[in-house]
Parts: sequence; C-alpha cells; structure tokens
Amino acid sequence: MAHWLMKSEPESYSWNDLVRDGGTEWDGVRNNAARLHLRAMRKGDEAFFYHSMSDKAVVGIMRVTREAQADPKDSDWVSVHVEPVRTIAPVTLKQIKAEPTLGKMELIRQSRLSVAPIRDDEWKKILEMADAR
DNA sequence: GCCAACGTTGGC
DNA sequence: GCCAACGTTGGC
Repeated sequence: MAHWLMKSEPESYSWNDLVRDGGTEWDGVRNNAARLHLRAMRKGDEAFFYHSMSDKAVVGIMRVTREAQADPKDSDWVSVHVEPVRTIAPVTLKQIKAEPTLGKMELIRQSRLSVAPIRDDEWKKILEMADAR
C-alpha cells in the first residue's frame, strides 16, 4: 500500500471540513505532476492531510476510497475520493525540516507540489513524531 | 508583503 | 525551439 501527502489551504477546505463531511471528492488539482500522482493512487492507500499556508502542518490521515476519474469540474483533469481515518497531533513543517531523515520529502524539495508520494520510512517517522506528543 | 520556485503562454 | 513575461503557489 502506498502513502501520499495532499495539501489544502485550511481557509479553503480544512481537515475539520473533511471530518464533518465524512469524505470528499479531491478535485481542483491543476498540475501535471500532481495529476500523475492522483492517477497512481489505489483504493485503500493512505494519505496525510497537510494544511498549507496559514498552518503548515500535517493534521490527519485519510484513505483513498475511489481511484482517479475525470474531475467533475474539468474532464482534462482527475480527482479521487477520500475519507478521514483519524486526526493526529499536528506535525509542523518546521519539525519536518528539522528532522534530517525527512530531507528528501517532496514537501520540502518541491514545496509547490500539492499531491506527493511519501516513502514508507517517512510515513512511519511522521507518525512517530505525532504520537510522541 | 515579499520573493523564490515552478508552470504556462506567446513572440520571435 | 528558445526564452522573456507573466501568473500561481506557498514559505518566510
């Protein structure tokens, strides 16, 4: 099972919004690299929900509940369906940057990428950081 | 608010 | 096909 990180500005759509909704169509992605990642997602994959801009922290875990299909707003693009799994203690970008083993994360190397893969060891490390609080 | 990084567009 | 100009994202 693969792991991912997906970004959203909390002012636009927050983790709490996702929990409230019980699931959502992750649409609106308009970047080719991100689209490739969306297409590579498989049902059952898990993803971190990252609050960009005002918060800059991983705040929850969600699950891919349906694989990519045409974005309802623009069929040139794709969207997946996701559901919340659980809230985690926030792991901030600052903490991630301070952790040498996380230096290769796409989150850091290419900050503008809104949908990114996460290596197994990175996933595990961030979970450990959340659980340690 | 500023600016770096990245993507896209359009003139040549 | 190259590259300058412009737009957007997102960290600081």
